[in-house]
Amino acid sequence: MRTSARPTGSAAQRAYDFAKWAILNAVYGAGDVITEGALANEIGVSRTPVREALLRLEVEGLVELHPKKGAVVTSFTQQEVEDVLEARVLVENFTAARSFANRATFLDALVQVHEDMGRRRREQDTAGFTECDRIFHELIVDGAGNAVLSAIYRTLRERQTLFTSVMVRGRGDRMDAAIAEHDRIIERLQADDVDAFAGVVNEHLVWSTNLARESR
Amino acid sequence: MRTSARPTGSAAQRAYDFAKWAILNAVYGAGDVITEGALANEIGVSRTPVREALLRLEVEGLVELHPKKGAVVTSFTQQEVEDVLEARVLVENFTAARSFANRATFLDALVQVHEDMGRRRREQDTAGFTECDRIFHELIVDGAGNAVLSAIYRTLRERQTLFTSVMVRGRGDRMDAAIAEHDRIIERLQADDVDAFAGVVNEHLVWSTNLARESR
DNA sequence: CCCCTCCATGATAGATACAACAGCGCCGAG
DNA sequence: CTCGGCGCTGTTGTATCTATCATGGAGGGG
Repeated sequence: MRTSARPTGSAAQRAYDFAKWAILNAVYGAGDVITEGALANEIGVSRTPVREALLRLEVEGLVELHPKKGAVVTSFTQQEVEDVLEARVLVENFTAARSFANRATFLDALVQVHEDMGRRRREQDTAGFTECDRIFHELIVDGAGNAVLSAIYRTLRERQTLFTSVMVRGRGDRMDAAIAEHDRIIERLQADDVDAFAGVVNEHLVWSTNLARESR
Repeated sequence: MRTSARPTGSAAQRAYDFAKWAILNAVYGAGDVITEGALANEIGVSRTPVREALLRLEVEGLVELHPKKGAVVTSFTQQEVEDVLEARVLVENFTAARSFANRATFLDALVQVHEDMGRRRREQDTAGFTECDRIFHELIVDGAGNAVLSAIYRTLRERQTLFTSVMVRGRGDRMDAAIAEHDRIIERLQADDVDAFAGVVNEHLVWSTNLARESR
């Protein structure tokens, strides 16, 4: 009768959400093969929606589909890592410069997230801290008002989390540094100098990508 | 024995290729609904590979999947058009500046495509002309050596063809102008001035996007 | 002892069957 | 004439079944 645990949303959506969560949280590591049947059993649906989920994830670059063999979680070469980071910096620098003009629309939210981020750091809530960092950057990117670039940015950032498993866990110094840089960003945003703002954003990105390289 | 008409490639690939071709060549216009059954009959496969094809096309932004209703060919608002163009210019300007250093690896091919493009223009082969233009730009973008940005560029350009149905057909003047600009690009590429090269590329992109805006 | 072939196994690719749902028109009541 | 409910139809969403193919190991021949 299935009285309980009837999940919400379509089976395909559940399959997609679960698979993506599992990959981004390193339940499946790079190089692991995911079989449709296994995922289907895990989630409790047939293989069809699982196929759909894996297909989406392939287009997003999170898995590679090998015909007749299976889906393997993407593993990155050094070159591919550099490509993703370069693309991310390109998009974020550009959108940041654009969003400066619209800063009134998101500055309040930015400050709020920033405060939340400090709280998480004090509470040693690494996952929450990382989440706040993601939102912080997305707010700026979205501020540019270009939905296409926003979507591209999100997939790039997701791919980045694939090869930087842990950036700040147990590294209070890194968290403090990130907060300090975000401080400067907000500061420049409240001032009236777009170039200075773009400068600190770019500095933060350089710092952040160097961290990502070290955290492979 | 199936002596004839055994198509090459997987059914899913055929479905994808056909649907994409049909959309990009305006067989299905913006706003048209594509039903899985119809496409399946058209291609001669079952609905399963068709679903897969439509899913990919959705992620690429060529169709929108409405649950229980069908797939409709994406129609763009003015804002979305601007977003796509802006993103394309961003990626292409950046990759062009990068590929200047590697120009030895693709300059021969570029010249060859350029000559072919002139031939097509003389022969009034509009489709071939457009194809050459696409390859010309892709050569420069790929020259940067960033596979991620190359892939992004391709999807952006495909989306652009969706809202610029016809840019040069019957417009010999536009073809001549494009060729002249490509001439300048090759010229600057053979010289040793990256800034001048980046300059003419950007000018060409401005001209090209203005054309795209006019050709909606 | 090594390598090559064949086959058992398990996976995906594709087809088909079925269920659920949205849209639309018909029909009747007011 | 208008409005609201009801069922019909067509479409997608999901499950399941079959065929095909990749893979790895066993076994025989060189």
